[in-house]
Amino acid sequence: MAGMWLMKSEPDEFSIDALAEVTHEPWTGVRNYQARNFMRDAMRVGDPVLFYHSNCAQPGVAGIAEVASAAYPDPTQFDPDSAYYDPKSTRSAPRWLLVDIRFVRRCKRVITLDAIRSAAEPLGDFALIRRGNRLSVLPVTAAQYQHILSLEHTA
DNA sequence: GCCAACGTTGGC
DNA sequence: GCCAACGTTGGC
Repeated sequence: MAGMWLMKSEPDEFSIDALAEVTHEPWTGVRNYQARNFMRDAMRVGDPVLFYHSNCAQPGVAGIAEVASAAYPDPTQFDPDSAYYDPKSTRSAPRWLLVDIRFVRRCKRVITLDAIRSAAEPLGDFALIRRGNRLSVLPVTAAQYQHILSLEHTA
């Protein structure tokens, strides 16, 4: 059951350029059950990922990545020094899972939330542009994926 | 198991 | 920095 995904990252924390440098990154720090479930239950190695910059001057899709591992426990949940430490999680029953993400390419320019919203009609119901959506990992249909990428080549 | 309080997200 | 949305927590 392969899928397509959009994953948000704050570029101040971890940008598409940072991903390009390391090429491979464990997606630590997700602490939302819905987002975790997508990673745990539905992601498959090779699934394409729209890499979205959030909470920044120009929010939007900044590049393409892909799922690079099966789900496994997020090590930061066990680290008392980590901001993502979860004292209620145990190694025998880890609460938080993650996948690795691999860099594919940058967008020629950021496909802004504005542009995506303007193109909303053909996208149908899309969680990213629903008011108040805060989910950091969300599924994208093939049509939405294609359409967003097509915006890369338009003004 | 209800629900108010609280914390976080994220666009603006 | 504001604030709406909404998930989580914890008292009952």
